[in-house]
Amino acid sequence: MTKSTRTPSVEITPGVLRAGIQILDTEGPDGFTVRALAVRAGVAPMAIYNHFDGLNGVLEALFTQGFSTLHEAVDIRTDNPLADFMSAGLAYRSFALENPGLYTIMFLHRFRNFEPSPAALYAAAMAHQALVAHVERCQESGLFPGVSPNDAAQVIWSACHGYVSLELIGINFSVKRDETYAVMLETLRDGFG
Amino acid sequence: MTKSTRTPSVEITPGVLRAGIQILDTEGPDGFTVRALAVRAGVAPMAIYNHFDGLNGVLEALFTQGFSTLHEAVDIRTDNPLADFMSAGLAYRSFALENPGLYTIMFLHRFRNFEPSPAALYAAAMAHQALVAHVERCQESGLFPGVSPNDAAQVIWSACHGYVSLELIGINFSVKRDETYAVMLETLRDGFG
DNA sequence: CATAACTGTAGAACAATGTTCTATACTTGT
DNA sequence: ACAAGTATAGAACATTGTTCTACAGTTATG
Repeated sequence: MTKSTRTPSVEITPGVLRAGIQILDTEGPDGFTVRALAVRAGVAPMAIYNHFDGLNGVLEALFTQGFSTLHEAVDIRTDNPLADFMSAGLAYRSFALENPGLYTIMFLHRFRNFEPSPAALYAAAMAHQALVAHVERCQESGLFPGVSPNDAAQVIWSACHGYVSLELIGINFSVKRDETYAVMLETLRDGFG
Repeated sequence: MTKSTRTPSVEITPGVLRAGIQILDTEGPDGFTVRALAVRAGVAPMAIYNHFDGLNGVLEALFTQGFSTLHEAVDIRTDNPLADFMSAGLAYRSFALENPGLYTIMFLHRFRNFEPSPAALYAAAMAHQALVAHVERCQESGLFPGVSPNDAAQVIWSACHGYVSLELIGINFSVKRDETYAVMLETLRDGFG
């Protein structure tokens, strides 16, 4: 009686995605290869082509998953719009620091021959809309007058993304990083009036 | 009489660097290969190893050159500190959009096996110091009270980098990009008080 | 001018990569 | 029990970074 070495179909897709995240978290983009994915997921290299559209298919799936998770992370709603706005800013950074692998695919590395599909970019746009909604709710409470919600959301996203990306790639000259990030969010809040 | 096919030593280094920038500007990181560099610079592939420390050596040189150029671009000094601060913000974006190849190496792509050396990171720190100086000069004029110049510089850099990097990788939902960028700089200026 | 030291070039070679193909063997549904 | 579907192993190919070697053009020195 020999133990089967064959992975059931339904376990392959999630297993490969989990392996991809692990590899990116621990080894970075360099380790993200077909053979490494197969080894870590315990499947044959061919599985990457049978269950995804090659390496790009895996990247596409993780790209979309990343923006969905980010969307959920910043979609905070209590009865205090301004507090929610600040919480979303903090949640953005937490997502990035806790999911460096996904963040790498989403923003920090252009993989060979990979271009996110329109469907994947739609997931990114939805995450952006969550920020727009925060600004709109603040404006309904009389805050942030005179700025377009879309522009304000882009400004916030830019600042948050810029901060965490500089942090992740090792070009951040702040000593107390949590405090400097808080200063940034407060500066934006005050700057929007 | 056959025309010489040999490139004089002194022309090789600058030629390879120029070729590298051209490749990154037109084809992106995927096209940045030893053989492509050699073809475009009109030298032998071996030149990349004789004149640089392989592909990483070329990246290192371009990384450092990028931060030096960025440093010069934001190092603006008139008799109006606040205007200089705003000009530096605009100059940052101009640098990025005009030098997408260099910007890619500096911030947008983790090349295989490439880690910038301490000397290269020093060039990055010097560029950061130029921003710190802007904030300090504003504070000498009574502006931006109550914020650490280092923190303020990190906040500004984060916002500017975040904005242009989202722009360069195609995840920017602003319609009038120049105007939104201006709104961001004004928001930071006002937010710092 | 002649000769030696240096240096750029061409081309082969190697391991690792993404990708495709084929034959085999396991699983599942009827 | 049997047929259809699917996961696997392994070979194969082009391209990549890198190293090595033999050769030829350039430059410095006598």
